[in-house]
Amino acid sequence: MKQGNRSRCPINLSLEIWGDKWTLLIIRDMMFVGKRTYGDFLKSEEGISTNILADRLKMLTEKGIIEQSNSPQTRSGSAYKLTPKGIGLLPIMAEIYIWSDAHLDLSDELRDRIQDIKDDRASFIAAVTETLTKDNS
Amino acid sequence: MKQGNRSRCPINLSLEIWGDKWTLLIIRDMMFVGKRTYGDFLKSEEGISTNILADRLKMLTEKGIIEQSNSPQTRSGSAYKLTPKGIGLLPIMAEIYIWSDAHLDLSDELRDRIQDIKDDRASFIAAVTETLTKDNS
DNA sequence: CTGTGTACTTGCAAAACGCAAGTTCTGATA
DNA sequence: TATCAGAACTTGCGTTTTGCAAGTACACAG
Repeated sequence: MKQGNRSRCPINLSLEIWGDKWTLLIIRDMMFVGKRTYGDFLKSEEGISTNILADRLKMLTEKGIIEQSNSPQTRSGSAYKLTPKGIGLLPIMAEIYIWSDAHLDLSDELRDRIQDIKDDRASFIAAVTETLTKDNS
Repeated sequence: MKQGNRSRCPINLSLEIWGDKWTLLIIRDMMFVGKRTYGDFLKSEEGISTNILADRLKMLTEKGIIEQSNSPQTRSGSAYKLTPKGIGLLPIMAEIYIWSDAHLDLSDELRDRIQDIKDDRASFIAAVTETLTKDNS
């Protein structure tokens, strides 16, 4: 009753969750920019529109990638946080950075920061994971 | 004159290339299933439609991810292959497999195969890279 | 010179997206 | 306690992208 999948391939199943132009940007903002609220995401550089954002937040919640953090009886100031499943996307993100560094035209400043990831990917992942895990408000 | 990007963020720039539901499936087929021709891709389990496939092959060629392999004066049997930029996506693919293994509901058979990747990711990447690099027809 | 296979193109309906404008709470202020 | 601003969505609607079916173009086999 819950099988709307095009196939059971892991790549496909993953793409059915975050294979679009916006979802990973929301996750990026949560991971690296510390954004947590609807309004935060709306202010992102790429300019996501309101209905798409609401749709993705709902979908990501249903898929268990994010959750509402502070048991929101109130709607105002409701904040989201990544679940372990969401935090688990960090290695993928790191590899995207590394690939971009090698094959896309990035600024020197960005290259410097990605160099740190390349130098010690494991501790980069550990460090970010910790900051994401500890603030469980 | 060539700046249609929503931002210069590496994640965003990457998503503008392969951030959709089909592109990474084509790349998956080239990497792991040995598919090379239009007809091959069309037969994939997920059932990509002809116009989308043609569009993506063209886009991936323009972006330098794939190229026509055997200098096709002829159109019949024209085959595609991954460029180094395309092969470079392998670590991302590997991480997607690993994330799927941890957080999605996969078959035991798939888990076994992903275990090999987890056990020695570097040599998995090296092995696949070699098979992709050597057949330069 | 006629079929057959491969590689696309085209047309059209359906879904997703992008933008602007509402709506609904909630907490602060008068 | 009435009002008002802010945050978090929802709704409508025109545009773009997808999905599906059908058609076209070109090489090669016989």
